[in-house]
Amino acid sequence: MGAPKQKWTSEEEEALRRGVLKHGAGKWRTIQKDPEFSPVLSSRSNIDLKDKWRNLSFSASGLGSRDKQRVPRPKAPSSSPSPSPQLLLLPATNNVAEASPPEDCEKSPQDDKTPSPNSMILEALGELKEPNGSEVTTICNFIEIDKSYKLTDSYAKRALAPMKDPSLKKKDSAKSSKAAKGQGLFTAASPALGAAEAAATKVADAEAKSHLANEHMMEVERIGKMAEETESLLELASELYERCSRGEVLTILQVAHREF
DNA sequence: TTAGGGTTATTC
DNA sequence: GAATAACCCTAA
Repeated sequence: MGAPKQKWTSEEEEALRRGVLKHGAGKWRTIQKDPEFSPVLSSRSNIDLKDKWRNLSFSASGLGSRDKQRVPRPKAPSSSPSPSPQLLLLPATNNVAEASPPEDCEKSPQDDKTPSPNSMILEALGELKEPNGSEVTTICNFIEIDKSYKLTDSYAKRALAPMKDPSLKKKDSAKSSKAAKGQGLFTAASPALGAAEAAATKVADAEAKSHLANEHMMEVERIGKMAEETESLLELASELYERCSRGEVLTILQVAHREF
């Protein structure tokens, strides 16, 4: 090969990631021709995008070179149907991990294990880089496309249930496009900017978690009060039962004021 | 047009 | 020399 290797720049990688998020993995030609990414990816072919995405996926999964995973491709066309390309995708690299200490999912000694939902959500937040947090639909979309995990219908319905805005109930593709357009505002121009964005995302996420924890504490207190009231009612009922069983006659007023 | 295997260059 | 990245080839 005469031409020297053309290394991928961070801008190109970022454009590829956003392109995959917007159009989905496998739509390499669409990504390459997308006006949003074509200026950056003009020197790359759709094949290049595919190869780079494959490299990113394998390196991020901790599996090293794809050569170690190679499986003989069945030659017979009547062999078992090939799995969906999406199912073969592996998690992409994490910008948050590059800019900040690893999350709990990466503390696991075995990287090939399924990451926890929390870690996937955190990764999605980090990747999406939306300063005020991200919509549930956007996060779900990210996890389904970029992380190649499928959310169950029940979970997806639960996640979408609180959203009353009909504009948020469009098809996945529309949501994906919307999410990607939002990300277009934040191009990772430099590592410092990327780190700042990741830090801002972390802060927003921490605040959201703090708020959630506070709500949980209030719920615990409320349940505690209910338990106390229930206990006192039980005592009252027991006392009433005893006195009635002894033949005493009690008025409602007495019961209300417990003046037996 | 894409997926997947193969080949070669680069880096350590 | 091994690991990785970029590029090439081919079947579907």
